[in-house]
Amino acid sequence: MSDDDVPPQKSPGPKMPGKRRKAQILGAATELFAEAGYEGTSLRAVAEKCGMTKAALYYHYDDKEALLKAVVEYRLTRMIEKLTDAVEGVPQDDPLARIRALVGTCARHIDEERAGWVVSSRIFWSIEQASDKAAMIALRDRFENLFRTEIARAIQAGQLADVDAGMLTRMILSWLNYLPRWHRVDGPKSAEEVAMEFLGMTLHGVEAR
Amino acid sequence: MSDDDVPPQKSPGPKMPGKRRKAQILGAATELFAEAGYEGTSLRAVAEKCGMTKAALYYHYDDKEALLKAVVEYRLTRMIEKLTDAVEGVPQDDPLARIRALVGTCARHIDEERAGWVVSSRIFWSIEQASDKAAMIALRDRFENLFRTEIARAIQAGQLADVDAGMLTRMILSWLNYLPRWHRVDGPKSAEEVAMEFLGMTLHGVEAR
DNA sequence: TCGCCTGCCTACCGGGCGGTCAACAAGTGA
DNA sequence: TCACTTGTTGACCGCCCGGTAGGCAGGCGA
Repeated sequence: MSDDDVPPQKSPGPKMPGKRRKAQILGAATELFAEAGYEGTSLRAVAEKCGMTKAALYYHYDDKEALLKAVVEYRLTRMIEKLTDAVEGVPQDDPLARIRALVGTCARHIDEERAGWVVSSRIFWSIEQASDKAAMIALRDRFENLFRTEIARAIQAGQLADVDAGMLTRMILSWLNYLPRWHRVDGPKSAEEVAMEFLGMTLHGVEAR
Repeated sequence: MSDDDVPPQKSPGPKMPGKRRKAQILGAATELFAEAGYEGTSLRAVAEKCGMTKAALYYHYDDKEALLKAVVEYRLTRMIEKLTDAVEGVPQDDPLARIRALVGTCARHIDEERAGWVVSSRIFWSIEQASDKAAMIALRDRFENLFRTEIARAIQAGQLADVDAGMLTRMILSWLNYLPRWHRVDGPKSAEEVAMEFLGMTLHGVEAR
Protein backbone atom coordinates (compact mmCIF):
# COMPACT_ATOMS: atom_id res chain seq x y z
CA MET A 1 0.00 0.00 0.00
CA SER A 2 0.94 3.64 -0.11
CA ASP A 3 3.14 5.39 2.45
CA ASP A 4 0.57 7.84 3.80
CA ASP A 5 -1.70 6.26 6.32
CA VAL A 6 -5.45 6.21 5.66
CA PRO A 7 -5.95 8.31 2.55
CA PRO A 8 -9.70 7.97 2.08
CA GLN A 9 -10.85 10.45 -0.60
CA LYS A 10 -10.07 13.91 0.59
CA SER A 11 -12.25 17.04 0.67
CA PRO A 12 -15.58 15.39 -0.14
CA GLY A 13 -17.95 17.80 1.57
CA PRO A 14 -18.03 21.41 0.40
CA LYS A 15 -18.29 22.40 4.05
CA MET A 16 -21.15 24.83 3.96
CA PRO A 17 -21.56 27.74 6.36
CA GLY A 18 -23.81 25.80 8.73
CA LYS A 19 -26.96 27.81 8.51
CA ARG A 20 -27.21 27.05 4.84
CA ARG A 21 -26.49 23.38 5.45
CA LYS A 22 -29.24 23.17 8.00
CA ALA A 23 -31.69 24.73 5.58
CA GLN A 24 -30.58 22.38 2.83
CA ILE A 25 -31.18 19.36 5.05
CA LEU A 26 -34.57 20.73 6.00
CA GLY A 27 -35.49 21.09 2.35
CA ALA A 28 -34.35 17.61 1.41
CA ALA A 29 -36.14 16.06 4.38
CA THR A 30 -39.30 17.97 3.53
CA GLU A 31 -39.41 16.63 0.00
CA LEU A 32 -38.62 13.06 0.99
CA PHE A 33 -41.07 13.01 3.88
CA ALA A 34 -43.74 14.30 1.53
CA GLU A 35 -42.98 11.64 -1.07
CA ALA A 36 -42.60 8.55 1.08
CA GLY A 37 -43.83 9.57 4.52
CA TYR A 38 -41.82 9.94 7.69
CA GLU A 39 -41.40 6.24 8.43
CA GLY A 40 -40.82 5.50 4.78
CA THR A 41 -37.87 7.88 4.54
CA SER A 42 -34.41 6.85 5.73
CA LEU A 43 -31.88 9.30 7.05
CA ARG A 44 -29.42 7.82 4.58
CA ALA A 45 -31.70 9.02 1.78
CA VAL A 46 -31.87 12.50 3.27
CA ALA A 47 -28.09 12.61 3.60
CA GLU A 48 -27.55 11.36 0.08
CA LYS A 49 -29.87 14.05 -1.31
CA CYS A 50 -27.69 16.61 0.45
CA GLY A 51 -24.47 15.06 -0.81
CA MET A 52 -23.24 14.18 2.64
CA THR A 53 -23.12 11.29 5.08
CA LYS A 54 -25.80 10.23 7.49
CA ALA A 55 -23.47 10.86 10.40
CA ALA A 56 -23.09 14.48 9.40
CA LEU A 57 -26.84 14.91 9.73
CA TYR A 58 -26.47 14.33 13.44
CA TYR A 59 -24.24 17.34 13.74
CA HIS A 60 -27.13 19.56 12.65
CA TYR A 61 -30.14 17.73 14.08
CA ASP A 62 -30.41 15.66 17.23
CA ASP A 63 -32.31 12.80 15.65
CA LYS A 64 -34.88 11.92 13.03
CA GLU A 65 -37.81 13.19 15.03
CA ALA A 66 -36.15 16.57 15.55
CA LEU A 67 -35.89 16.82 11.78
CA LEU A 68 -39.58 16.12 11.37
CA LYS A 69 -40.43 18.60 14.06
CA ALA A 70 -38.30 21.23 12.35
CA VAL A 71 -40.05 20.63 9.02
CA VAL A 72 -43.52 20.98 10.50
CA GLU A 73 -42.72 23.95 12.69
CA TYR A 74 -40.99 25.82 9.91
CA ARG A 75 -43.87 25.47 7.48
CA LEU A 76 -46.54 26.28 10.04
CA THR A 77 -44.59 29.28 11.30
CA ARG A 78 -44.14 30.65 7.80
CA MET A 79 -47.80 30.08 7.07
CA ILE A 80 -48.85 31.97 10.18
CA GLU A 81 -46.50 34.81 9.29
CA LYS A 82 -47.86 35.09 5.78
CA LEU A 83 -51.46 34.98 6.92
CA THR A 84 -50.85 37.60 9.59
CA ASP A 85 -49.20 39.85 7.04
CA ALA A 86 -51.97 39.34 4.54
CA VAL A 87 -54.70 40.23 6.98
CA GLU A 88 -52.91 43.25 8.31
CA GLY A 89 -53.48 45.38 5.25
CA VAL A 90 -57.23 44.80 5.22
CA PRO A 91 -59.50 47.03 7.34
CA GLN A 92 -60.98 45.35 10.38
CA ASP A 93 -64.47 46.49 9.52
CA ASP A 94 -64.50 44.38 6.38
CA PRO A 95 -64.20 40.84 7.75
CA LEU A 96 -65.30 39.32 4.45
CA ALA A 97 -62.36 40.91 2.71
CA ARG A 98 -60.09 39.65 5.47
CA ILE A 99 -61.42 36.13 4.96
CA ARG A 100 -60.79 36.43 1.24
CA ALA A 101 -57.22 37.53 1.98
CA LEU A 102 -56.69 34.61 4.34
CA VAL A 103 -58.05 32.02 1.92
CA GLY A 104 -56.10 33.35 -1.04
CA THR A 105 -52.84 33.63 0.84
CA CYS A 106 -53.25 30.23 2.41
CA ALA A 107 -53.88 28.59 -0.96
CA ARG A 108 -50.86 30.32 -2.45
CA HIS A 109 -48.63 29.21 0.41
CA ILE A 110 -49.88 25.63 0.23
CA ASP A 111 -49.18 25.65 -3.48
CA GLU A 112 -45.71 27.17 -3.14
CA GLU A 113 -44.60 24.95 -0.30
CA ARG A 114 -46.60 21.93 -1.31
CA ALA A 115 -44.22 19.28 0.03
CA GLY A 116 -43.83 20.96 3.40
CA TRP A 117 -47.53 21.41 3.73
CA VAL A 118 -48.25 17.82 2.87
CA VAL A 119 -45.87 16.68 5.59
CA SER A 120 -47.22 19.11 8.17
CA SER A 121 -50.76 18.20 7.30
CA ARG A 122 -50.20 14.46 7.40
CA ILE A 123 -48.59 14.55 10.83
CA PHE A 124 -51.85 15.35 12.50
CA TRP A 125 -53.71 12.30 11.21
CA SER A 126 -52.43 9.91 13.80
CA ILE A 127 -51.71 12.38 16.51
CA GLU A 128 -52.81 11.16 19.90
CA GLN A 129 -49.87 11.38 22.27
CA ALA A 130 -49.14 14.89 23.45
CA SER A 131 -45.66 15.45 24.95
CA ASP A 132 -43.38 16.23 22.05
CA LYS A 133 -46.09 17.19 19.64
CA ALA A 134 -47.62 19.80 21.94
CA ALA A 135 -45.66 22.58 20.24
CA MET A 136 -46.87 21.45 16.82
CA ILE A 137 -50.47 21.25 17.97
CA ALA A 138 -50.20 24.73 19.43
CA LEU A 139 -48.95 26.06 16.09
CA ARG A 140 -51.72 24.34 14.21
CA ASP A 141 -54.27 25.83 16.58
CA ARG A 142 -52.83 29.30 16.06
CA PHE A 143 -53.12 28.75 12.33
CA GLU A 144 -56.71 27.59 12.54
CA ASN A 145 -57.66 30.38 14.92
CA LEU A 146 -56.61 32.99 12.39
CA PHE A 147 -59.51 31.78 10.29
CA ARG A 148 -61.92 31.12 13.12
CA THR A 149 -61.67 34.58 14.68
CA GLU A 150 -62.16 36.30 11.35
CA ILE A 151 -65.16 34.13 10.54
CA ALA A 152 -66.69 34.68 13.96
CA ARG A 153 -66.19 38.40 13.51
CA ALA A 154 -67.91 38.31 10.13
CA ILE A 155 -70.88 36.49 11.63
CA GLN A 156 -71.12 38.98 14.47
CA ALA A 157 -70.89 41.88 12.03
CA GLY A 158 -73.81 40.42 10.12
CA GLN A 159 -71.81 39.86 6.95
CA LEU A 160 -72.17 36.11 7.27
CA ALA A 161 -75.32 34.22 8.13
CA ASP A 162 -75.73 33.03 11.69
CA VAL A 163 -73.95 29.69 11.27
CA ASP A 164 -71.62 27.84 13.64
CA ALA A 165 -68.25 29.58 13.26
CA GLY A 166 -66.32 26.44 14.17
CA MET A 167 -68.18 24.40 11.58
CA LEU A 168 -67.64 26.90 8.82
CA THR A 169 -63.96 27.16 9.72
CA ARG A 170 -63.53 23.42 9.50
CA MET A 171 -65.33 23.29 6.20
CA ILE A 172 -63.12 25.96 4.66
CA LEU A 173 -59.94 24.45 6.09
CA SER A 174 -61.00 21.07 4.76
CA TRP A 175 -60.93 22.07 1.14
CA LEU A 176 -57.86 24.22 1.66
CA ASN A 177 -55.90 21.35 3.17
CA TYR A 178 -57.19 19.00 0.53
CA LEU A 179 -56.02 21.17 -2.34
CA PRO A 180 -52.54 19.65 -2.83
CA ARG A 181 -54.13 16.25 -2.99
CA TRP A 182 -55.70 16.74 -6.38
CA HIS A 183 -54.66 20.15 -7.66
CA ARG A 184 -51.91 20.01 -10.26
CA VAL A 185 -49.45 22.85 -10.62
CA ASP A 186 -49.63 22.60 -14.41
CA GLY A 187 -53.41 22.54 -14.39
CA PRO A 188 -55.66 25.18 -15.93
CA LYS A 189 -56.31 26.99 -12.66
CA SER A 190 -53.89 28.10 -9.97
CA ALA A 191 -54.43 26.92 -6.43
CA GLU A 192 -55.42 30.43 -5.46
CA GLU A 193 -57.99 30.62 -8.23
CA VAL A 194 -59.48 27.31 -7.17
CA ALA A 195 -59.63 28.40 -3.54
CA MET A 196 -61.35 31.66 -4.44
CA GLU A 197 -63.84 29.73 -6.55
CA PHE A 198 -64.51 27.40 -3.62
CA LEU A 199 -64.94 30.38 -1.35
CA GLY A 200 -67.39 31.90 -3.79
CA MET A 201 -69.46 28.73 -3.85
CA THR A 202 -69.36 28.52 -0.08
CA LEU A 203 -70.45 32.13 0.34
CA HIS A 204 -73.21 32.33 -2.27
CA GLY A 205 -74.34 28.72 -2.18
CA VAL A 206 -74.68 26.42 -5.15
CA GLU A 207 -78.40 25.83 -5.06
CA ALA A 208 -80.38 27.27 -7.92
CA ARG A 209 -82.60 30.18 -6.98
CA MET B 1 -40.51 -10.30 34.51
CA SER B 2 -42.66 -13.30 35.21
CA ASP B 3 -41.20 -16.78 35.32
CA ASP B 4 -43.39 -18.15 32.56
CA ASP B 5 -42.54 -15.96 29.64
CA VAL B 6 -44.54 -18.06 27.23
CA PRO B 7 -42.81 -21.43 27.50
CA PRO B 8 -43.67 -24.05 24.91
CA GLN B 9 -47.34 -23.06 24.93
CA LYS B 10 -48.91 -25.73 22.82
CA SER B 11 -51.92 -25.29 20.59
CA PRO B 12 -51.73 -21.50 20.69
CA GLY B 13 -53.57 -20.79 17.51
CA PRO B 14 -57.25 -21.66 17.67
CA LYS B 15 -56.94 -22.68 14.04
CA MET B 16 -59.73 -20.65 12.61
CA PRO B 17 -61.79 -21.63 9.59
CA GLY B 18 -59.66 -19.62 7.20
CA LYS B 19 -62.17 -17.13 5.95
CA ARG B 20 -62.63 -15.82 9.45
CA ARG B 21 -58.88 -15.70 10.00
CA LYS B 22 -58.39 -13.70 6.86
CA ALA B 23 -61.03 -11.20 7.96
CA GLN B 24 -59.46 -10.98 11.39
CA ILE B 25 -56.06 -10.20 9.92
CA LEU B 26 -57.64 -7.60 7.64
CA GLY B 27 -59.25 -5.92 10.64
CA ALA B 28 -56.08 -5.89 12.70
CA ALA B 29 -54.03 -4.55 9.82
CA THR B 30 -56.62 -1.87 9.14
CA GLU B 31 -56.47 -0.56 12.69
CA LEU B 32 -52.68 -0.64 12.91
CA PHE B 33 -52.18 0.95 9.50
CA ALA B 34 -54.56 3.71 10.54
CA GLU B 35 -52.72 4.30 13.81
CA ALA B 36 -49.11 4.18 12.71
CA GLY B 37 -49.25 4.25 8.93
CA TYR B 38 -48.25 1.51 6.51
CA GLU B 39 -44.50 1.85 6.86
CA GLY B 40 -44.82 2.38 10.59
CA THR B 41 -46.62 -0.90 11.12
CA SER B 42 -44.70 -4.17 11.34
CA LEU B 43 -46.16 -7.49 10.30
CA ARG B 44 -45.10 -8.80 13.69
CA ALA B 45 -47.46 -6.29 15.28
CA VAL B 46 -50.30 -7.37 13.01
CA ALA B 47 -49.66 -11.02 13.84
CA GLU B 48 -49.48 -10.32 17.55
CA LYS B 49 -52.81 -8.51 17.45
CA CYS B 50 -54.31 -11.63 15.89
CA GLY B 51 -52.68 -13.95 18.42
CA MET B 52 -50.58 -15.70 15.85
CA THR B 53 -47.09 -15.69 14.35
CA LYS B 54 -45.88 -13.49 11.58
CA ALA B 55 -45.14 -16.57 9.48
CA ALA B 56 -48.80 -17.60 9.60
CA LEU B 57 -49.74 -14.30 8.02
CA TYR B 58 -47.99 -15.41 4.87
CA TYR B 59 -50.33 -18.35 4.56
CA HIS B 60 -53.23 -15.92 4.12
CA TYR B 61 -51.62 -13.00 2.32
CA ASP B 62 -48.75 -12.98 -0.15
CA ASP B 63 -46.90 -10.08 1.41
CA LYS B 64 -47.31 -6.80 3.24
CA GLU B 65 -48.38 -4.89 0.18
CA ALA B 66 -51.11 -7.41 -0.60
CA LEU B 67 -52.46 -6.79 2.87
CA LEU B 68 -52.55 -3.05 2.30
CA LYS B 69 -54.21 -3.55 -1.05
CA ALA B 70 -56.84 -5.77 0.55
CA VAL B 71 -57.58 -3.18 3.21
CA VAL B 72 -58.04 -0.38 0.71
CA GLU B 73 -60.02 -2.40 -1.80
CA TYR B 74 -62.33 -3.80 0.84
CA ARG B 75 -63.24 -0.41 2.27
CA LEU B 76 -63.68 1.25 -1.09
CA THR B 77 -65.76 -1.63 -2.40
CA ARG B 78 -68.04 -1.53 0.64
CA MET B 79 -68.35 2.23 0.31
CA ILE B 80 -69.36 1.97 -3.33
CA GLU B 81 -71.89 -0.73 -2.48
CA LYS B 82 -73.47 1.32 0.27
CA LEU B 83 -73.62 4.45 -1.86
CA THR B 84 -75.14 2.56 -4.75
CA ASP B 85 -77.77 1.08 -2.47
CA ALA B 86 -78.52 4.43 -0.88
CA VAL B 87 -79.08 6.16 -4.18
CA GLU B 88 -81.20 3.38 -5.61
CA GLY B 89 -84.21 4.14 -3.49
CA VAL B 90 -84.33 7.79 -4.47
CA PRO B 91 -86.15 8.83 -7.65
CA GLN B 92 -83.89 9.90 -10.50
CA ASP B 93 -85.81 13.11 -11.06
CA ASP B 94 -84.82 14.43 -7.65
CA PRO B 95 -81.03 14.70 -7.94
CA LEU B 96 -80.80 16.93 -4.90
CA ALA B 97 -82.32 14.20 -2.75
CA ARG B 98 -79.90 11.72 -4.30
CA ILE B 99 -77.00 13.96 -3.39
CA ARG B 100 -78.30 14.21 0.16
CA ALA B 101 -78.50 10.42 0.31
CA LEU B 102 -74.95 10.08 -0.98
CA VAL B 103 -73.49 12.59 1.46
CA GLY B 104 -75.30 11.16 4.47
CA THR B 105 -74.44 7.56 3.65
CA CYS B 106 -70.85 8.43 2.92
CA ALA B 107 -70.44 10.24 6.23
CA ARG B 108 -72.01 7.34 8.11
CA HIS B 109 -69.72 4.83 6.42
CA ILE B 110 -66.63 6.93 7.07
CA ASP B 111 -67.65 7.18 10.70
CA GLU B 112 -68.38 3.47 11.07
CA GLU B 113 -65.23 2.30 9.33
CA ARG B 114 -63.06 5.17 10.40
CA ALA B 115 -59.77 3.27 10.54
CA GLY B 116 -60.24 1.66 7.17
CA TRP B 117 -61.20 4.93 5.59
CA VAL B 118 -58.21 6.73 7.04
CA VAL B 119 -55.91 4.11 5.55
CA SER B 120 -57.62 4.13 2.17
CA SER B 121 -57.63 7.87 2.11
CA ARG B 122 -54.01 8.26 3.11
CA ILE B 123 -52.77 5.91 0.41
CA PHE B 124 -53.58 8.36 -2.33
CA TRP B 125 -51.44 11.16 -0.96
CA SER B 126 -48.17 9.93 -2.34
CA ILE B 127 -49.51 8.01 -5.26
CA GLU B 128 -47.40 8.47 -8.33
CA GLN B 129 -46.38 5.08 -9.62
CA ALA B 130 -49.19 3.28 -11.36
CA SER B 131 -48.70 -0.49 -11.83
CA ASP B 132 -50.00 -2.11 -8.67
CA LYS B 133 -52.13 0.76 -7.56
CA ALA B 134 -54.13 0.95 -10.77
CA ALA B 135 -56.92 -1.13 -9.29
CA MET B 136 -57.11 1.10 -6.24
CA ILE B 137 -57.20 4.24 -8.37
CA ALA B 138 -59.97 2.75 -10.47
CA LEU B 139 -62.02 2.08 -7.35
CA ARG B 140 -61.46 5.58 -6.04
CA ASP B 141 -62.55 7.00 -9.38
CA ARG B 142 -65.74 4.90 -9.30
CA PHE B 143 -66.41 6.24 -5.82
CA GLU B 144 -65.87 9.83 -6.85
CA ASN B 145 -67.90 9.44 -10.00
CA LEU B 146 -70.95 8.42 -7.99
CA PHE B 147 -70.95 11.96 -6.64
CA ARG B 148 -69.89 13.68 -9.81
CA THR B 149 -72.61 12.20 -12.02
CA GLU B 150 -75.32 13.05 -9.53
CA ILE B 151 -74.04 16.60 -9.18
CA ALA B 152 -73.77 17.05 -12.92
CA ARG B 153 -77.32 15.77 -13.28
CA ALA B 154 -78.56 18.24 -10.66
CA ILE B 155 -76.91 21.10 -12.51
CA GLN B 156 -78.39 20.01 -15.79
CA ALA B 157 -81.82 19.66 -14.20
CA GLY B 158 -81.55 23.23 -12.98
CA GLN B 159 -81.65 22.29 -9.33
CA LEU B 160 -78.10 23.48 -8.80
CA ALA B 161 -76.62 26.70 -10.10
CA ASP B 162 -74.46 26.51 -13.21
CA VAL B 163 -71.16 25.77 -11.45
CA ASP B 164 -68.31 23.48 -12.47
CA ALA B 165 -69.48 19.98 -11.51
CA GLY B 166 -65.94 18.74 -10.98
CA MET B 167 -65.13 21.63 -8.70
CA LEU B 168 -68.22 21.16 -6.59
CA THR B 169 -67.56 17.43 -6.37
CA ARG B 170 -64.05 18.02 -5.11
CA MET B 171 -65.24 20.54 -2.59
CA ILE B 172 -67.84 18.18 -1.15
CA LEU B 173 -65.44 15.22 -1.13
CA SER B 174 -62.86 17.39 0.60
CA TRP B 175 -64.89 17.95 3.69
CA LEU B 176 -66.23 14.41 3.65
CA ASN B 177 -62.74 12.93 3.55
CA TYR B 178 -61.57 15.38 6.18
CA LEU B 179 -64.28 14.43 8.64
CA PRO B 180 -62.40 11.68 10.52
CA ARG B 181 -59.54 14.07 11.02
CA TRP B 182 -61.30 16.22 13.54
CA HIS B 183 -64.71 14.72 14.20
CA ARG B 184 -64.91 12.81 17.50
CA VAL B 185 -67.26 9.88 17.85
CA ASP B 186 -68.22 11.02 21.34
CA GLY B 187 -68.80 14.58 20.20
CA PRO B 188 -72.14 16.40 20.29
CA LYS B 189 -72.94 15.75 16.64
CA SER B 190 -72.74 12.55 14.64
CA ALA B 191 -70.64 12.51 11.49
CA GLU B 192 -73.79 12.32 9.45
CA GLU B 193 -75.27 15.37 11.17
CA VAL B 194 -72.10 17.33 10.55
CA ALA B 195 -72.04 16.30 6.90
CA MET B 196 -75.65 17.32 6.40
CA GLU B 197 -74.92 20.65 8.04
CA PHE B 198 -71.96 21.14 5.70
CA LEU B 199 -74.14 20.23 2.76
CA GLY B 200 -76.73 22.75 3.89
CA MET B 201 -74.13 25.50 4.09
CA THR B 202 -72.77 24.53 0.68
CA LEU B 203 -76.19 24.56 -0.91
CA HIS B 204 -77.65 27.73 0.61
CA GLY B 205 -74.43 29.65 1.08
CA VAL B 206 -73.23 31.28 4.26
CA GLU B 207 -73.28 34.89 3.16
CA ALA B 208 -75.85 37.10 4.85
CA ARG B 209 -78.63 38.22 2.58
C1' DT C 1 2.76 29.41 15.61
C1' DC C 2 -0.48 26.94 18.36
C1' DG C 3 -4.95 25.43 19.91
C1' DC C 4 -9.65 25.21 19.20
C1' DC C 5 -14.03 24.90 17.14
C1' DT C 6 -16.80 23.67 13.11
C1' DG C 7 -18.25 20.42 9.84
C1' DC C 8 -17.70 16.27 8.09
C1' DC C 9 -15.88 11.47 7.33
C1' DT C 10 -15.37 6.14 7.90
C1' DA C 11 -16.55 2.37 10.44
C1' DC C 12 -19.32 0.16 13.26
C1' DC C 13 -23.41 -1.43 16.40
C1' DG C 14 -27.64 -3.76 17.92
C1' DG C 15 -31.91 -4.52 16.49
C1' DG C 16 -36.03 -4.89 13.94
C1' DC C 17 -37.61 -5.34 9.41
C1' DG C 18 -40.00 -8.25 5.50
C1' DG C 19 -39.81 -12.69 4.07
C1' DT C 20 -38.65 -18.02 3.83
C1' DC C 21 -38.57 -22.83 5.20
C1' DA C 22 -39.15 -27.39 7.01
C1' DA C 23 -41.91 -29.48 10.10
C1' DC C 24 -46.12 -30.62 12.44
C1' DA C 25 -50.90 -30.95 14.63
C1' DA C 26 -55.46 -31.62 13.56
C1' DG C 27 -59.22 -32.59 10.72
C1' DT C 28 -61.14 -35.12 6.51
C1' DG C 29 -62.28 -38.48 3.12
C1' DA C 30 -61.41 -43.05 1.08
C1' DT D 1 -55.66 -47.10 8.54
C1' DC D 2 -53.40 -43.87 5.74
C1' DA D 3 -52.75 -40.07 2.62
C1' DC D 4 -53.75 -35.41 2.00
C1' DT D 5 -55.10 -30.65 3.06
C1' DT D 6 -55.25 -26.71 6.12
C1' DG D 7 -53.35 -23.66 9.32
C1' DT D 8 -49.77 -22.96 12.13
C1' DT D 9 -45.06 -22.82 14.43
C1' DG D 10 -40.05 -21.59 15.58
C1' DA D 11 -35.77 -20.86 13.69
C1' DC D 12 -33.53 -18.43 10.53
C1' DC D 13 -31.85 -15.03 6.60
C1' DG D 14 -29.98 -10.82 4.75
C1' DC D 15 -30.80 -6.22 4.75
C1' DC D 16 -31.22 -1.77 6.23
C1' DC D 17 -32.64 1.06 9.89
C1' DG D 18 -31.51 4.90 13.48
C1' DG D 19 -27.79 6.09 16.07
C1' DT D 20 -22.76 6.31 17.91
C1' DA D 21 -17.51 6.67 18.24
C1' DG D 22 -13.51 8.59 17.04
C1' DG D 23 -10.77 10.92 14.10
C1' DC D 24 -9.41 14.62 10.84
C1' DA D 25 -9.25 18.77 7.69
C1' DG D 26 -9.41 23.52 7.59
C1' DG D 27 -10.48 28.15 9.08
C1' DC D 28 -9.83 31.44 12.73
C1' DG D 29 -8.42 33.91 16.81
C1' DA D 30 -4.59 34.74 20.00
